[in-house]
Amino acid sequence: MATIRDVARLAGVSVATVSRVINKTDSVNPETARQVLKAIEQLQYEPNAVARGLAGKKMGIIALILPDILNPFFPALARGVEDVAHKKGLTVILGNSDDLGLKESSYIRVLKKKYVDGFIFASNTIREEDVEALRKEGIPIVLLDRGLNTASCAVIRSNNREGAKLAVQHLIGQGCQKIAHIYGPQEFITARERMLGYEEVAGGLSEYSPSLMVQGNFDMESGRKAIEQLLARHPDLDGIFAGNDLMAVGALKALHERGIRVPEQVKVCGFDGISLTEITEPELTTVAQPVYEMGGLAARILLDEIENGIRENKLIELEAILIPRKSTYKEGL
Amino acid sequence: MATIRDVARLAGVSVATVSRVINKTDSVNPETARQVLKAIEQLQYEPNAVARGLAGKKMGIIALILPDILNPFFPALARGVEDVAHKKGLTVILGNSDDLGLKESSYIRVLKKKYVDGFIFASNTIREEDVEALRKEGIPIVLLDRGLNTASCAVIRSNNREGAKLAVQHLIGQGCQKIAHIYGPQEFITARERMLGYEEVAGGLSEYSPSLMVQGNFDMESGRKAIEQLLARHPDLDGIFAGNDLMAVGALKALHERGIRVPEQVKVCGFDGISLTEITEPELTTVAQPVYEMGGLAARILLDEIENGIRENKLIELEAILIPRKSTYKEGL
DNA sequence: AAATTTAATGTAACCGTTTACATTAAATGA
DNA sequence: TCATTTAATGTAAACGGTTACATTAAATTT
Repeated sequence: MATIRDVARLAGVSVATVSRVINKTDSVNPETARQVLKAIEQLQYEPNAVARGLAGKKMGIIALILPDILNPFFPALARGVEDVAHKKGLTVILGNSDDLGLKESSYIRVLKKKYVDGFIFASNTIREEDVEALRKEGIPIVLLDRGLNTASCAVIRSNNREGAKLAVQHLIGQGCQKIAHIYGPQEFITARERMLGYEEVAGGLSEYSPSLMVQGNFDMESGRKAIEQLLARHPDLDGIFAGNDLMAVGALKALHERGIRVPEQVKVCGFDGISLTEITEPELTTVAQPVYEMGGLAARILLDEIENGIRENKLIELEAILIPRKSTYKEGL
Repeated sequence: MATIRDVARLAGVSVATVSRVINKTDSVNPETARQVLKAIEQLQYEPNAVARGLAGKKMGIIALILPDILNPFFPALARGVEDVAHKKGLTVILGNSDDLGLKESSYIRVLKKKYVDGFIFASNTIREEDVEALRKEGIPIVLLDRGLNTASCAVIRSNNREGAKLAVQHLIGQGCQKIAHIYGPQEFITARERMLGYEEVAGGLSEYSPSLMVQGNFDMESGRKAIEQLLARHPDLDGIFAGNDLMAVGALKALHERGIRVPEQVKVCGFDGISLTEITEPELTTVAQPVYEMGGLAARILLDEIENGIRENKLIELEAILIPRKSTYKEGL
């Protein structure tokens, strides 16, 4: 591999001039520039990213730390991030945190040493102190699905509360009177918001009762278990809004096992819009988050800060939309 | 951040000695070492990975290039790779190639400049020339699901042919007589092998006919379409072996739409073992590849070459196992 | 026409490590 | 006892870029 010095020698100029030509950082005589370009072409020269990184403290890498790429919510996010990054010539490092604050800290420690340009955390457990520390060092961050107390960096999420309201309103529109909610872990702001949206709308129903809410764990199995509890308490419920799709799928399965027919007897709506929802029988109505776009947006905002130093410490909420499918079909439609 | 010079100064030694202590690359007086360690501790010193990378031409990063993380086959692979890498202190760069040789070449070009330690390609389109070029430069590679003509690096895959045989034998065992096969794109060795396995076993059936095989595209939609063709040709078929789970799911849907009951009228078996197969109704029998393990193994082999220079240019085939589920239940079970 | 900018380029320090080579003192061998 | 290893450490040159500062010549200003 040719180095910048080889190019300088061949073009008969100093390395500084070559660097100027490459980075267009300073004026250089057009004729000289032509010589340099010719030499670059001739030697097939490409600047070494590591040397650049050492000098400039930036490796052209962004880190995406998410809980678990196996969770079907995250591949779309990762793809959104990667597509934008790749288009701009950056690469993406992937880290699975398993929602362990410790593992996140460990990624931060390792990746700072590698002069990563910035971080995207799709995580509920990222520590306030870690965020602050990174900010102080001037390392750009974007957060997904995080609370707003951290006003020191951009936060992206979808409008979970409104989305939840859409879901419940839809269930009501399809004729449901007694709608239960399986909510996710309350340390997740997304779970809390969705629950609030549910309460806001379902609270107005005559059949409403707080005991219509049971906790789940955002996974299939917990959706299944939740159904047991719910049916024991309210054998006559006719609608279920699950805090995410995985739990909704679990619910669907549990209902199916009990011979309860969806949507005839009970209608079910999920949240997230992962592709699983098109696989179930019946296909699952869900409130879809624009996950791919969220990833792309996160990357764009991060890159904006990396490249132009533009720092937008705001909360951006994207709209979640309802996708009606068979699991909530009104009888007769 | 403290540098090695700060440490050297504080410990009253030269940077070379500090480096020796850190890397245990040369003998140093135990007492001196203690001083150095004390200074390191005191300054909270951590070696800069980029400077190290520049000096040693290795950044402690491995690149995982796969077709598309959105394809449900790959998250498990990625997780397998990342878990092993993370345990060894390496980080993983993720690239989506969309099975475009060009995009793969582009990743290689960009990542070589970043002194990536090695590559894992889970790809069917990676070019022979690219592999050769990397080999020549001494950059470790591991391939997944690739042909063996490239004998110049380790190749990992599961035993697709045997797996396919398991599938067909299972269908036969469940009473199927006329078993169709939806095969994947023939440029993928995995698809070819599975088809061969199918032929090997199904070819012995009295009802066998080459027209029982139709091409699919490894995605859901193509599985659906394949069913149309197959039913037109053979309305009396009683078993389907799909070349992968996605197509099997498509088939399941198409059969359901036509009111054909699975498994009573037609039994369906997929291949891959992605989690979707637990979601369908009925749950899908499949031949599961140990995807997570394949990723982990790929990473281990790669790391072995990176760290110890041990190069194993062999083909490793892991065993795929049959997971019987409802979609192939024999009547009366 | 002298003084001041501006354009174009070069020199060399710096980013933070690793490592080949040199040096010195202590240990071993003949 | 003198020559030869070996251990312990230091010096300085890589690695391959960027960039502050210096220099020179040409263009502007007054």
